[in-house]
Amino acid sequence: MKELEKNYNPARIESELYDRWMSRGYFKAKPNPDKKPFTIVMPPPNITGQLHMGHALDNTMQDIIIRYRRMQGYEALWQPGTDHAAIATEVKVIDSLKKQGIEKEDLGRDGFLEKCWDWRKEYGGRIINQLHKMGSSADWDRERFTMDEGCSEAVLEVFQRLYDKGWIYKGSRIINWCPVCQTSISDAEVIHEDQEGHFWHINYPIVGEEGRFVEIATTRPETLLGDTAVAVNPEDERYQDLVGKMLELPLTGRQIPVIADSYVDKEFGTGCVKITPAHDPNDFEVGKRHNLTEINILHDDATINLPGSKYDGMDRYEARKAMVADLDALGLLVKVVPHTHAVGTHDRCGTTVEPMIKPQWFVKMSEMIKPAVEAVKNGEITLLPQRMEKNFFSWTDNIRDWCISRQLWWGHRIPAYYCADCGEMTVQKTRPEKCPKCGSTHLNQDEDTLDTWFSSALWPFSTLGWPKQTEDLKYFYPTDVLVTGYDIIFFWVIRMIFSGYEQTGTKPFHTVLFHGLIRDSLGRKMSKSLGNGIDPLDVIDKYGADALRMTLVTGNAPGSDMRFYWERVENSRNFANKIWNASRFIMMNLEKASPEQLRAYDVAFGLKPCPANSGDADGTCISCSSVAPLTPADKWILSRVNELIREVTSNLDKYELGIALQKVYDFVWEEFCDWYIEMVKARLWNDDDETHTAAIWTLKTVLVQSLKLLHPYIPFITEEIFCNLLDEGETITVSQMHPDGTVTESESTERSIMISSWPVYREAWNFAKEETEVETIKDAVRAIRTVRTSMNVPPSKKAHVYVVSENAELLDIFERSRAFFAMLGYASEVSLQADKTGIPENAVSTVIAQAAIYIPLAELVDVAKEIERLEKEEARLVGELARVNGMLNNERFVSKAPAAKIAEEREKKQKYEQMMEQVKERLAQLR
RNA sequence: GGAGAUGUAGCUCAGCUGGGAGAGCAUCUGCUUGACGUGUAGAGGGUCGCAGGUUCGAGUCCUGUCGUCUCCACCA
Repeated sequence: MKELEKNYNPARIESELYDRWMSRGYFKAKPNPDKKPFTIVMPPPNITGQLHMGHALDNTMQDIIIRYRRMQGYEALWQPGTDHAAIATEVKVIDSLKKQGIEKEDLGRDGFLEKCWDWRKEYGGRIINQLHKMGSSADWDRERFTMDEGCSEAVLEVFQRLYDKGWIYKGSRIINWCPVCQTSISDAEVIHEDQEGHFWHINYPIVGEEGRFVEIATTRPETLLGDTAVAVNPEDERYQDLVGKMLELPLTGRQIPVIADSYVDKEFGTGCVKITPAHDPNDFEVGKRHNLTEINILHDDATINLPGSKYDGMDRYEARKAMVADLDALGLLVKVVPHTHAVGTHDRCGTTVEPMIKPQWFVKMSEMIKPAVEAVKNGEITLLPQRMEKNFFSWTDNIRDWCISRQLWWGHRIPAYYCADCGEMTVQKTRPEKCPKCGSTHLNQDEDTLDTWFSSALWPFSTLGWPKQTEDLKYFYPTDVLVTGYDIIFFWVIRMIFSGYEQTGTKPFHTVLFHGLIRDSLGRKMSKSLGNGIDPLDVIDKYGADALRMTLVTGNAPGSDMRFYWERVENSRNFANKIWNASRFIMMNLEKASPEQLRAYDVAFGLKPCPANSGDADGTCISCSSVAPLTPADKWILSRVNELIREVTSNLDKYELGIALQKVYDFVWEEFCDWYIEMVKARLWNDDDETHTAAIWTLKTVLVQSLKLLHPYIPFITEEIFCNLLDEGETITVSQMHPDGTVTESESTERSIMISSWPVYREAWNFAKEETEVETIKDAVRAIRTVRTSMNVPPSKKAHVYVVSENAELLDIFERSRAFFAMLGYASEVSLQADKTGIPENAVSTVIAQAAIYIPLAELVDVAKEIERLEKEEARLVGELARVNGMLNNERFVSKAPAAKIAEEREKKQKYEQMMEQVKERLAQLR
């Protein structure tokens, strides 16, 4: 047995322990028919990324769940990997090239991709190493990458399947275009933010009617150049006569018609809408209905594309300015009104996106989404917290086709091939030898790549080997729970669900556990621009990974954001130190009992089978040798820890991670450290005490159970203590639970908490009577402490304590717990008696149910103060009795409330009446 | 414009299916008790946003209302 240092020092042990776990392969999982699988796929962090608080939270939650299941005896797989993050990476690589004066185009496609792979090699592993520091118990040998061979194979397979089914199509549609990133982006990548802008009211002259105009209002005057109509509502009386007439489009010399379309809102603006089919999604629809020409007026970098015009080549905003000035000069600008409106921006770079018509690839969503919607509706997939379902449906109900092509180089290239000779397009996983139509071998692959989320959508099964029917896939799929932030429900979660059903015929996971954002102490998002981010690695350096992990899951309800406070990390660190010192104390006392004696208790209390019965060659049947009985205090704490196991297990099964931890925290600190350890000290210091070994065994047992309950949360410190506690070579009580709930002895002596079991709830450890007894003593101790504190008596001043009660059974309780009652009650001597014989007149007194306690502290007694205190107590009891009587005298309560509740209240009433009697009697004496 | 969340002790938040208001931090007062001052024993502090309703009983369920936040949405 090693002696522990006085304070816990995480830095010293964390990396050492992690290396040990890795080298012993504790995190590895493989198909095992004797066990049930439990699988989590890690949301793949971007290769451009560094560990931030969001990752820390996400991975802590997953690690807690996977460690819990592993300890329960499941074959627990946590499948890790990283994401190629198409745009993010491409932008970063371009930036770094620019610093060297190199443009992407200079390198060519292959040269550029080489740089991307270099980037991946250099930075892709960084975040993985950072996750190791968190203690993440993923099976790192299985680390995958969205662009590795297998995942790419899955992507191509899915693309072809959907294409063959007619669910992937190529079409010229209006899409969101980012002029800075020079690529299309999906609807989900557009953020609508309110911006202060203007409403420009412009007159369009009516052809052939000198001096008559149609007034339109627009927030983007530059799009005027692409107008091909003006629309009014067909019901709008004001403009009936205009429909069909032609207008002169200012600045262009073109003429455009007035059309009627119900899309126009009569009430809004002037009721006349300019229609620019090439640069507005609504106008695009209107244009299709009325067969309007689509005039593209923008280059890809959002400069004006109108050869021959003075605006050609101008930036979109420059052109806006120039055009407004020109319209004003022509007298066609009616007015400019300030107007705030929603502007679409690119979530990566913040650039205002331009709707443009481009040939792009789309996934048809209307059919594919159906099984996903059904699964969430019928509970096959559970979203936690449940309110996330609303979010989910709001998206699925309004789903539009998914634009999946990106004009980027970094990503999975679209497997479409065009014949240079006849123009035929062929879509297939592998490059065709020749054109199926004309036989030409001049084939060019589509330049575009796929949306990053196309590959992440396959992550739960592509990482397990799909499309091959691997053993891993058969065993570990469908996975169990997905843990992620609510911010990517649309990007990722939904797409995984529909892809799972479509490609594998089943759900990718049965539960999604959402968490919120970690904000700074002022409630702001942590961001680089604000500089308010807190680096998890800093926290680990200062306080240890356990403290960080604990902080992240304490007092945090699922799906809601939480603020980060250093004080909370300190509190977590303090808890670690607390359990460290409790262990230190226990280990200091452990050697006072022999391993054989402790083993005998293990057998007697069901932690170990009887060697005789199990045919152990040891020779001695220790189960038959008697052990000294446990005291009420021992049984009390065992009973408490047992109940704790039941509750925590149930909480964890429901993914209530914060609640479960809070319960263990309270138990360890208050019940175990503040009460039980204090209760036991007298016995430990008294070598003649025959319950000595019982105390040591109980201490060790409760500690071990607590460590196991805590291990998923704070793996490092619990492992360190566990290893020190259970000496190498010593056969100690570590059992392993099989999935069917049976407990067997573990074979290995070189074991760690990693492979030891999650503790099992034991009927035999329920000691209701002892629980009540100990609660009684605790009440008495608390009452004594309160009295003494109110009179400023230091603990060093011991006093004779008299417990007076006519209830002999009650006195027996005190008799049974006399030793620790005396110690905790600062008693020099304890007298238990039925009347007040021998108690000095001027003793201080206090009252518990059915008993009065007297403490002669003659020189300290202040009668006035004593009366004051007793009157306060009396007032409290009057209140309590009023409440109880109010209920019990209410006929409707008595007739309708559950019987158990009524009995409970009756019991309380009795207790309060007895206490009241005692208080009154004492007051009468003093007055 | 829709939808959701939230309002509980000075601060940050827990409070599961309705049955006597909790934690951490902060504040005040004791403690050189042989694990821990990163500790320990006590204390003060809340009409659970407001108003109704259901119920024997509401922080918890329903309705309305006020405040704060978030998400979604093509009103030019």
